[in-house]
Amino acid sequence: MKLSSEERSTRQRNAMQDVVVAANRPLLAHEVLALAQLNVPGLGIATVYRNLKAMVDNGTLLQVVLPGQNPRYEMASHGHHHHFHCSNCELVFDIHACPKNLAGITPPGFTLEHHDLTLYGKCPSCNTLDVAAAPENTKK
Amino acid sequence: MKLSSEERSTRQRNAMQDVVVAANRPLLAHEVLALAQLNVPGLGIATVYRNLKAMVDNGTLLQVVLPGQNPRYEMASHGHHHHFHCSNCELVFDIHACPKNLAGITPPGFTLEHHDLTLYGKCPSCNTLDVAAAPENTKK
DNA sequence: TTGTATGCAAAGCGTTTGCAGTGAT
DNA sequence: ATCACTGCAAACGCTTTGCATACAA
Repeated sequence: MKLSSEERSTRQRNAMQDVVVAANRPLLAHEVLALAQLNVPGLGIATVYRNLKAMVDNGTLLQVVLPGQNPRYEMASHGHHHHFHCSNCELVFDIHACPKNLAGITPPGFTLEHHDLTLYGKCPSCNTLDVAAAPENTKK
Repeated sequence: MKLSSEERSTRQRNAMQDVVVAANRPLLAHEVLALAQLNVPGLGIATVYRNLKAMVDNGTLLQVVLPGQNPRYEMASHGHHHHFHCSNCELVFDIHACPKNLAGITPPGFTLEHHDLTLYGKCPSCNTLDVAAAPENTKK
């Protein structure tokens, strides 16, 4: 295990950082690749994975994992928050709120350190489309 | 997409079901394989995956996914619950409690359908070992 | 007898790694 | 001039799929 030697500033690394900062949602590895390639055409997928891992290790990025899906990455500086996964369009949204009573549901003997919460449902856009697409069933 | 034709009762399927029912924690695919092979030696991994998927599809099993780990499977009949992941021994425990104010943290325009919550920390065993392993630091 | 279920092996997919060349310091 | 970083391609681990056979109905 290496004790964090110096890290160099490269075009690929900067492009990746820019992409993740610009996104307001967690990105998949191949999304980071595609977006960063707009600035660095020759960028390879291996470099993306290596840098994503490095950025997670040094605390720059957080890995966001949803069941049955590939990991996504977002800025750790977004602070503690949770995610809303739209069951229709599959997009993932940040939720800057947090349930307060988690210590209360932690069983005796367990020590709570942190937690993940993911909400599932329809996002505003898909709720609207839903209504528009099924006019005679509007009342559900 | 097939509309659930009849499903046959086979030795392999029954063995898998028994294993998952007997376990009091979510099992990895290879754990299901190993345990079910005790009763059905010739059981193949492909059959395990096919049946796990079928059982998830027909609602018998739930897939439990933790970040950076392979999916686990458990009986859906355990009812709605959450998981506690010990950061020391890596075991996953069921928590039969649930935060109540989730609708409250759902942003306007979003429709909440369901949710996943995972708590992380130390389980009772690891808390105890922790203390035992560091006697001069018992007061934390 | 019919068609689902199975086992094997091969294919798929996302991710990681070895290696020689590139480039930041 | 170093040595970390990069791109390519091969390797990897987990999961899925094609196919011929086995077996529940």
